[in-house]
Amino acid sequence: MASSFLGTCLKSVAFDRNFNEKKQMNTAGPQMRPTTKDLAIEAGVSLATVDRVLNDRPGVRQDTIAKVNQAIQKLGFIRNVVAANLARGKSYRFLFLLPRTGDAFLAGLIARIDEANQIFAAEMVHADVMHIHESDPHQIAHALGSLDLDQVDGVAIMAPESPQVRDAKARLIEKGIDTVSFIAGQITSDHDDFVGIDNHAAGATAGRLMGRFLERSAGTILIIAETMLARDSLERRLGFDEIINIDYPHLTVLPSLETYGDAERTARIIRNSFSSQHSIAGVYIVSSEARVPLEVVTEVFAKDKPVIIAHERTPFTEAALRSHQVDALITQDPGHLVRSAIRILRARRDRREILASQEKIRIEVLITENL
Amino acid sequence: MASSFLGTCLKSVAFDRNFNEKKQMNTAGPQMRPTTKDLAIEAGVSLATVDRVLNDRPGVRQDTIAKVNQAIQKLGFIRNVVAANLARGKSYRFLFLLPRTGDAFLAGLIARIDEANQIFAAEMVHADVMHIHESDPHQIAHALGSLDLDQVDGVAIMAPESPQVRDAKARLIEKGIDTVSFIAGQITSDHDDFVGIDNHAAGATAGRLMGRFLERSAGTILIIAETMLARDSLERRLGFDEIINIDYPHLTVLPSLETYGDAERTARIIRNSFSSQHSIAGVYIVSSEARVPLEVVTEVFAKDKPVIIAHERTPFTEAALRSHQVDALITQDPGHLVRSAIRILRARRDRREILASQEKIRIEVLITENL
DNA sequence: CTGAAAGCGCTAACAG
DNA sequence: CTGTTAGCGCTTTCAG
Repeated sequence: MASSFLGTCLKSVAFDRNFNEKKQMNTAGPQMRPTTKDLAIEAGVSLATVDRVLNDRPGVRQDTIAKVNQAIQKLGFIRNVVAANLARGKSYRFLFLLPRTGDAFLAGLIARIDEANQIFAAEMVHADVMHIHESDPHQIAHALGSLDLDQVDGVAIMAPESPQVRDAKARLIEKGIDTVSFIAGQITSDHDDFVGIDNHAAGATAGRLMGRFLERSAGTILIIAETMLARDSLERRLGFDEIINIDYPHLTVLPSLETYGDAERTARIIRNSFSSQHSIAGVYIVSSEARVPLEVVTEVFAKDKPVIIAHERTPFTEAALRSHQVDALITQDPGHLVRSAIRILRARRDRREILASQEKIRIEVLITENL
Repeated sequence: MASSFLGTCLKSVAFDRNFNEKKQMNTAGPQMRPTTKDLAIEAGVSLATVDRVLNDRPGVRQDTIAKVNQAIQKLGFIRNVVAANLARGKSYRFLFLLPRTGDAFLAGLIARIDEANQIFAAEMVHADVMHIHESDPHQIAHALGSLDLDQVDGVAIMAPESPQVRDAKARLIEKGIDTVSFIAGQITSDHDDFVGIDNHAAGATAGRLMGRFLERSAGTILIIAETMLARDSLERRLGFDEIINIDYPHLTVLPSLETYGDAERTARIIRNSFSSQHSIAGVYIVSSEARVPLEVVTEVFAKDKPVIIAHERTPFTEAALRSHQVDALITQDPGHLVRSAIRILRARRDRREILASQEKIRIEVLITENL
């Protein structure tokens, strides 16, 4: 497939090009793609009809449709999406619904959204951010409910699952506003995609690294999460446990410590664990905000540091990795997340298929050397 | 920055929009970007002049230029690149110059190029592949020399460094054909970018993982490369050695075994090493083609398998990882490589800046769990 | 040095 | 059901 204009061109001398065999239409020239005009001529219909068939709009006879499709086939017509969008004057207004926290990971996400706005500006795409209280499903549902098709074309929603949000999404889709579940949450219908990593696999990845880094040292592993109510944390823990329990029986995973995002509480519960547990060999920080837990852990375990694995790359975790306070980071690329959400939303709007391989978000493993 | 059309809109009721304060031009409407027409009116000149200024074409008086620039400033004009390209009828013809081997990594690369052609077709980008003998600098230089601006707009070159290629690149740039160094090779000028990973860091990453996986087991490490003449392999080895020598003194890195891509030779030299070396604890396969070395290694070390680290994801290495024959894979995403090269080439052609953060190729660590 | 007008490939009224 | 026509935002002759 990848060998048209040069594949042959180079074998014959570089300078001769005898393309214009079919100089009938399209002013010929090398690799000129056929246009709607060519289709119209070939099919013996008008531009308008071609357009109708192309966008399967109603009001065309079956056999006319067939004629046009044949022409498409025959000429190998490829639509010029860009010209179409120009003519439509179409622009894409997307909205990211994100939790309202001071989270460094979230800050990074927002920075990437700004960046994406730069990149996609040329393609008439604009993305906005709206903050929500992630713990208040009613508020989220209300925010979603207030959206209207003449404001937004699509929404990327980062919120935990809840019946309210689920319903609100369904209503958005009815209104014609596309949705994707962003990083958190679940797919609610086949009009809804998930952009993010498989958290079970992410936990398993952390588990495997922990196991391998502690190949010969028996002991217990501390699990620190903001809350275990979040589905993501739960799945990560499940994945983690699975690996440790099966392949590293000399290690014992302790019950999860929940910080509730409270610094003092975090310090207290970790200290407690430290004094009651004799041999903590590893610490797995499940949540995306690793800073406070990390600070407490490195303070408490001044000597005989356990293996520490955390999630997400932030200025803080990055520094911790560089200084070897953290042993590994499991991350997902925020830039990729944002662009992927935008591309998916745009493809939906255009009723196009997406290229799955480009949208798959990788579970990345970061160590000091590949930062 | 990320809070324009909704940030305020939502605080006042969702449905009211009192945008049309300036209903003079542009038929107003929400978030309508000013066009060249608006600029022309504002600056009191014609469209043609606006265009001349926008593309800094010659033949415009200084003060006229100033007037237009003021208008741009005042209206916050953003160029519609897409419309410009449509009017220009511009398309982008790129060429990937790749080695001629049966390499699985390379096959993947080519598949990604085909994929990229799908993605970028809408944006009038087409990429082709041309194969070269990577060991013959003259042939490469000749191939490059035969290219002409009316065939190609840019070339991504995957070839080892050599004076010939270096010169050929310089001549391409003189002709107006852009180049990027792809995966291998070096940047030859500031008209040339490198798309690929830092191989020293990649080697260091392999080294760190090897060290951590062998924390308590002393022994030697086998290094297998296709050839040590390739700069990439050399750099990887250097990075690898650095980590092992400094942080894991109980491990000894053996001299590199060179396979020259020959299966029989590979089998022979690995067997030799195996019988002369008593305690091989790890194997690091440096080159991108891991298949044959892997097969031989897994056969030779039937029992007491060493830790094995290899490069690149191919159907074969992926299967080896799943079956735990390989312990970790250091990879770079071929899809990302290809798209990045294309984006860079296109940005050059458009005289645009690229967004560095999107083009940075990650050194990925793959284990069974995050495949 | 500057402007008028035609057109890129496609869409969208509005007539038939 | 189908065709005509006037654009979308920008570029590009060709005259002035």
